[in-house]
Amino acid sequence: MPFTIHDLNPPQQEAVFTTEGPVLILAGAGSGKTRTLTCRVAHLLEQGVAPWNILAITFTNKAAEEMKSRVTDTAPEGDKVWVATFHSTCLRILRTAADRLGYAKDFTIYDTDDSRVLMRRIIKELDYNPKEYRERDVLRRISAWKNKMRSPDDADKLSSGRYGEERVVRLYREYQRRLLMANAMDFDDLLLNAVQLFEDNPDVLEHWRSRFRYVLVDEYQDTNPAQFRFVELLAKEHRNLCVVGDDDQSIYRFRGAEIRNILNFESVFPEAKVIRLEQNYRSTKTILKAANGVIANNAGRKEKTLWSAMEDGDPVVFREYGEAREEARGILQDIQKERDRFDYGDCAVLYRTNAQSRVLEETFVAAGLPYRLIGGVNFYERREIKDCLSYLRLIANPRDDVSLRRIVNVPKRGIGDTTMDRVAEFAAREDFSLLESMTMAADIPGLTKGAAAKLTAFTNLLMSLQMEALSLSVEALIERTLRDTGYLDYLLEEGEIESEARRENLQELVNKAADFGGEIGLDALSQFLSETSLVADVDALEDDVNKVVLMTLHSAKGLEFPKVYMAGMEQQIFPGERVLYSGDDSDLEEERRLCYVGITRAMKKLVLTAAARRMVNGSFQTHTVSQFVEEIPKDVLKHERRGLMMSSAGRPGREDGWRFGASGDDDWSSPRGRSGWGSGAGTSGGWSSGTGSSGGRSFGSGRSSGDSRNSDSRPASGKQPAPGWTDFGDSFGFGVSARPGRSAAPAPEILTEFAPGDRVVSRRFGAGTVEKTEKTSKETTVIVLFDKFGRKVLLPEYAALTREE
DNA sequence: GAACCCATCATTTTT
DNA sequence: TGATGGGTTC
Repeated sequence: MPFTIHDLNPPQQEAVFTTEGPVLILAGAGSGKTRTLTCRVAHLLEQGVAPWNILAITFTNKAAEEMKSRVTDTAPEGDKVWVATFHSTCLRILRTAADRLGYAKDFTIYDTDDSRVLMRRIIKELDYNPKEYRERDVLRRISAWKNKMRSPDDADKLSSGRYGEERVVRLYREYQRRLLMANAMDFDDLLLNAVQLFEDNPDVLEHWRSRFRYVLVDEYQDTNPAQFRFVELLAKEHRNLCVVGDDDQSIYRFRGAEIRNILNFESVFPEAKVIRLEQNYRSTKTILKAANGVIANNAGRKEKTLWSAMEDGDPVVFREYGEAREEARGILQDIQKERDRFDYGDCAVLYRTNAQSRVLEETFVAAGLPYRLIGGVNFYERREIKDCLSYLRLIANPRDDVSLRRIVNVPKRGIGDTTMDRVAEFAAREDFSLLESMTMAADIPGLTKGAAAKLTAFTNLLMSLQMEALSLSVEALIERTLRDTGYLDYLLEEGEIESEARRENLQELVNKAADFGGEIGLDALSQFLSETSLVADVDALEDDVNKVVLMTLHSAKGLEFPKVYMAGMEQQIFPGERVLYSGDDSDLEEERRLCYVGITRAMKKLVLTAAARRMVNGSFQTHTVSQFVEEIPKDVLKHERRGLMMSSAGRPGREDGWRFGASGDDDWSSPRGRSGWGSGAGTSGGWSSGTGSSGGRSFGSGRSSGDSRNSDSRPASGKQPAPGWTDFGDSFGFGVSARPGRSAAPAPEILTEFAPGDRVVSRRFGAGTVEKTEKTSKETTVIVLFDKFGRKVLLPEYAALTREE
């Protein structure tokens, strides 16, 4: 036996042996999914299925590589199985028959950046207001349409009649037209066009259908309608379709994934066998209990109960900090403290947004803690790499206008915007590509002789490179290009350090081309370009380095770590602000699934952290504790350092929510941090535990003890007191501590300081609840959700808010 | 045509 | 806070 079936539990075995007909495997987190899939493929091969009859589709290159190597290790001929991402599968199919769709075989793939550039041009040329039609938003709409397989015509027909929709459809149409003209496809097009190819060409479909007699799809919960259609087309007849997924781990709805694909699988394939993998081999019982407690709050799930035979293990820890910097320091110290139990490489710090990594990084750098940051700028997104690839792309596909525009004046050749606008006009009128037009520089109206000469020099340069490309390996071509275009010299003009780094990156690109295997000519070039455009991160996670990993919750999917920190567990951070205010429950549910994914990454120990204040988009915000923390069963949660933040459950109407410091003080630049809540020492003691009631929020009855501790640590910052409010206000920290209630007259006080959850009354809008305060260097705003008037952003100086009676 | 300055604006991400 | 893009100035 090439694999040991005895290592599999009964449902896993069933998943392996049910080779014929549709199968839906609901694989909970850590349930041995990859192993099961690998065995399944190995079993198919053992049954005599030819390797080329098997197609296994994944979402990421990483997953594809992992599966490929495991299949190769497990089964003879495993290396001949087609294991690839959706996109590269489609690409390979399209390359064989792109001409049927009006494309040349050497079409270019536009990444998101290229798409943005193209869209910006279109918006400009159609003379739409770029403020109103931002390319990002437009492209998002277009992508959503494409994910649902809606052509511009469909979009037009189904148009909601919403303001501006017509124009977005127009942009969509123009965008597609230009892509076709440039012989380019964007990422969505790869799928869409593959589906189209199948639907319009029965012979092509038949060919691939009979080739892929067994189809597997991993991470099925992340498929969008186009992907589903693609798979359906391939499998409709033989019905040997096995999909694996977990609806609870669907976190990509925002980019078109449809959980419905997994929830409705059985209605599309009624005879489908459903297999549940519910035993978790990864996490302690305690961690699973926390995860299950959170996810239980979502409605409409495929019911399944993840269980673990592991020990109970440590409780889940939750720690609050006053400020994000302290949170980072706290995590750092905790890592160091438990170093004997969890080495650096055992730890991961997960957060909701990339921006949160900054504070962590700074803290870790200062302390010399080894860490690795995942995410951020992709190798292929770096400027010099994109520049170089643009030259290559233009060589392979002279119609690629976006690439041409990018490098036509890099390095400087005196071909500026004005000149190119003339060229573009001419090109549009005569229906030529930009490069074609440039070869006819003399015929382009409005160009000076000098400008025309520069264009000709450029086209000559390109033509000579094209000639050379025929007889050079990709590696050699890159070197020649960088030299002949003057790009290397151009880099030298920049700063030394910058230039050095960029040259190293380019060298890296050359190395990659060398790995690609010295083949000569345009086909090799075109293949190299395809591959590079479908590969995301070169710095794939190496296991052998002993460093703490920093990454977003999203990128943690599919990974596991002995010890996991989830930082920024704050309302409005996670769940994020937009989600909280979108009014759509399913948004919150997706966020909750993300939380579930995060929790289930942890094997032995899970630590959640939050900060009362943090800098968000350049201004300080105050936050309450994430509701997800409240959703974790209390008996598995150890709440350390409590008392800094208001519980998100302690919403208005409840008397138990207040802890001081729900908002910050107004002088963040002062070197505080050791005083007050900063060290934790002053605050961890003295507070009643958990949901108790001391510390009281009863207004007018005096400040809580926490107030004085906070406010006296720091002088006033000179902010203007609110009208009629000269005595107080300023000497208090702002926030809960600043409710200057006690000694004031019984007349309604005009508030200057607010904390999330405060109930307030405005003369104009009536009663409402404070959502948050936001502070920039210039002003403080308070965001209030009024009961009758909805959300308003107010300036406290003018709003004259009073406390609700 | 290119160097600056100011205003604006911010999830999540793979391909 | 920071990146980015457009507009202004030389």
